Amino acid sequence: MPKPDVDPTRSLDLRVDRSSPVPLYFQLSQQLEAAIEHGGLTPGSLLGNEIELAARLGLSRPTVRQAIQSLVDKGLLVRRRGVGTQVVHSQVKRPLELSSLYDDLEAAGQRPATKVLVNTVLPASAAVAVALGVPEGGDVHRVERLRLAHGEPMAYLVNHLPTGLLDLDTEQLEATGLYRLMRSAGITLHSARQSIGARAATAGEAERLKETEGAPLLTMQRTTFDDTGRAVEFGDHIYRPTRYSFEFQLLVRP
Amino acid sequence: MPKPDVDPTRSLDLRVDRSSPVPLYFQLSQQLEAAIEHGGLTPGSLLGNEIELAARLGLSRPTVRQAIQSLVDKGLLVRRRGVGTQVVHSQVKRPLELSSLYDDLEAAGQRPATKVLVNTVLPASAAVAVALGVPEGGDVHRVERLRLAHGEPMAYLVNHLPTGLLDLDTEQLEATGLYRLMRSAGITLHSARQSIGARAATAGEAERLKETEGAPLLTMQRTTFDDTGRAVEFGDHIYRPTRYSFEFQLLVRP
DNA sequence: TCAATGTGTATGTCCGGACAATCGGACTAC
DNA sequence: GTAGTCCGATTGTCCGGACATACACATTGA
Repeated sequence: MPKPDVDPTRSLDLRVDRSSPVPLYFQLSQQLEAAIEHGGLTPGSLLGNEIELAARLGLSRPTVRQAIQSLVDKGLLVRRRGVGTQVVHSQVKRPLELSSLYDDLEAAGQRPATKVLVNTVLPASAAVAVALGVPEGGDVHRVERLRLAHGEPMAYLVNHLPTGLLDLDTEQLEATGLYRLMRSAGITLHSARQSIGARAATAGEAERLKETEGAPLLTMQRTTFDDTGRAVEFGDHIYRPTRYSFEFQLLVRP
Repeated sequence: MPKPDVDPTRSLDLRVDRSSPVPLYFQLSQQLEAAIEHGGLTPGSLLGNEIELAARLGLSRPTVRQAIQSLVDKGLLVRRRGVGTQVVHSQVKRPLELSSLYDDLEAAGQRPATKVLVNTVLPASAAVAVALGVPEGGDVHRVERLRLAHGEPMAYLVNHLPTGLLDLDTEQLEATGLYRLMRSAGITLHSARQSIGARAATAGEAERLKETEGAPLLTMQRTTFDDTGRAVEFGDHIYRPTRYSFEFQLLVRP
């Protein structure tokens, strides 16, 4: 008969620094997350009740709950009333975020390269005007980029942005991703509406992507909004499906 | 000069029923969400501070905060310290959930039809075994379905499931979606890992979907996990891109 | 043997209060 | 006029406590 489970957080050396400006609940959640990541807390193990954990750390129960809740929201923990809080059996890695292709590639160690083909300001077409919520015919930025990895074209990216939000420097666009530029310009991204589909390549697209006409392409259209609800970007992207696919993890909201 | 903004929740007739078993914070969040949905709270408007709102409803501030927080998590509200809580400028509709194709179609009013082509148990191939975390060669369910809308084929769905979780009745599979079956069998879905791509149709696929060989297809592979971390389903789906695309909204987690 | 009942334990909900951090605007000083 | 400073307003964090509720397990009963 196996020894009854002991609280695995007991052997974890959890500590909080009350002089730090970092919120206590955040300190705790980070340590718990690190422990889960590094195997200190094994999948399926029970965390031991909140009251005792709070007492041991010298925290209040609401603070401990806030820490745990943030990890539940991330999908790392599961709470069961009357039972306890358990570590989810791994598999959870990247709970779908608003990823830029650039970051995705970089994270995959691919050292992405970007070639800006067009960077101009022109009157908004009807479709662009609707997507961005600007008057038709008004000025908008248009950026066309070819993204490469290992010298091979991976995607062709067309983006439209309202003017006045940020200045689109071609050099910067080639050095980093569009989202990073927007973030560093003080724009707080909030949400995006995406549509992913597929279609056959036109002759022009085929040439740019080194594909053949009629070859299947992966398409993505996206409108991104900041936290005031303004549309800050409208993208129309095509990807070579042999080189790229959308991978993500998503959580069932309880 | 416009009249200074008054708290728009004042004109909202918010009430909570303390005799109801529904949590107070949930009652409040539902009413606020309904008000946002129906225009009672217009985008961009400030909500008025939490303290006063709590006082007016006879609730404590933590309870009101919990209600507001849940809407912030949904992307409907934005909080700014020192400023207040505002309604996001709409556009937010469906914050990407683990959607079944069946539910998607039904929500779109398409009355989906399902034709079960294969419903059997067979030894797991290597790929299926890895995805489901079961021994290779062990028994697994295999289900192949053709999904139609308006009589036209839309998708070809191949799914593998571990045995012993639920009994897959062909009739039920044709009457509803797989996810609904799993849920009603007491399985609590937790997360899923998805991969969306594109490729050309093979001859066999083309025939089943009324496409031509080489036509672009949208593909999705998905492994779904329950809250104990078990893989409960592995799906390999192909969609006709002229009939279906993946549409979803996603939030930037703060 | 199996179903109904009780019991302990853990999370879920809720309260009332306190202080800190930050934002925006008004005011002041140069 | 411009920059810096102060101040009110609002959310962010944290506390300590209380009771409700649901689950797992043991006990009891048919």
